[in-house]
Amino acid sequence: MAPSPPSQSRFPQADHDHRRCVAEAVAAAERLCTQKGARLTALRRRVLELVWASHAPIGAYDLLRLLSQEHEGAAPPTVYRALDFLLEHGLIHRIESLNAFVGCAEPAEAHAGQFLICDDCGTAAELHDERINRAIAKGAAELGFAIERRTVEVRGRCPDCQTADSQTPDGQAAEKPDAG
Amino acid sequence: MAPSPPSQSRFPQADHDHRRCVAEAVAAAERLCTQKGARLTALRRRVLELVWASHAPIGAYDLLRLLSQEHEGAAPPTVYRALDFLLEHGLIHRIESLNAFVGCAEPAEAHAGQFLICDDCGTAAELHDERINRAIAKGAAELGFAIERRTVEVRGRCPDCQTADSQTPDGQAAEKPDAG
DNA sequence: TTCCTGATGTTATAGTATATCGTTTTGGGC
DNA sequence: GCCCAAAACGATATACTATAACATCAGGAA
Repeated sequence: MAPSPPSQSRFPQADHDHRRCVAEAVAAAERLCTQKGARLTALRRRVLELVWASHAPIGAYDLLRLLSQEHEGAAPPTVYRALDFLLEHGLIHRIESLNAFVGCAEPAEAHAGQFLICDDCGTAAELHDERINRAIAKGAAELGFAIERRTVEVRGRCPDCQTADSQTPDGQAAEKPDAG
Repeated sequence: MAPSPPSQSRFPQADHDHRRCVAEAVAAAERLCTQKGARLTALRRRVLELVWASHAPIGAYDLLRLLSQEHEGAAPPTVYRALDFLLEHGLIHRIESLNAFVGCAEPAEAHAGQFLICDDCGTAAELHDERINRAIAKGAAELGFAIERRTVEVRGRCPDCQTADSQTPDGQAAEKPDAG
């Protein structure tokens, strides 16, 4: 697709149309679930929207707080069940090092997520880098290890936050303009 | 193997001398702390021993239960403080996907841990594979991301457990003889 | 209708981690 | 040895993350 994909395969530009970005992610999820006969209920769709509401991974209890504002009686199982469904169908990823969840940029393809996570602004960029997978595969093969799942989470600073920092002589982390 | 190193750079053999393995890890920790002027107190040393008592990552509260048997009044902060010290000095690693801790095979070198974790027997093998680091570095560089820390945790089955499985036609996970 | 299944509601509890503050220990300078 | 400051530890409380267990509801198939 020519008009930039609704993707986290790179760090999102501060000025991107995030409403559209979320809408496209949800639409893609709808299509996938229809294809697979999976039931993307109103609750599950809403949780997916909330996860996508930012490009930073969000915790289950933060989601619960948001959900509670519009959904009386929401409890931990409410959100964890929805998250389980979304994980199972590859619509979101779990970031182990943050106990948090983030929308999957390319749910159509089965894949292990690889993430670059900015410690300043919290934004996560999802990679699908075959070089990393191959390197891991080689290392595992040399020990005779049979791979089932990979977790690759790289912490550091995204380009915008590096720029912001270099522009503030005191080295303060300048808040990145709304990444969502 | 010849005089095998006190290392987890591969999966430990079931018949290795684990008492010696732990003793060497603790001795190495003593040397390092002396060098750096860090205080490896009795409590911290004991927690390190308990972490090393198995080659499988162990949770903080499991450590607490063990510690409580010999250390009256041990509480969560007791073990978390010791773990923080050990992490800070590179004597152990945290496995994010398990909320658990494992002894570091080569504490002398600063490094990010890369782990192969067997879902059957729980044993973790630590790698230091520069191919993986390079692949990650390339992927990050292409997005202009500045790396601070890497988390690489690969789940699957270790060689022993693959063998054990192929020997039990019902596919049951045959218990691997004490990996500790 | 009746039954079955999957989704959700509801309450309780398990598991992981940290905040806070008081006390003790340690190491260094005098 | 004495004193001090910093580090370590004790003790209590609490926050944060996740799941167990069972009740209820909605929708489709026989």
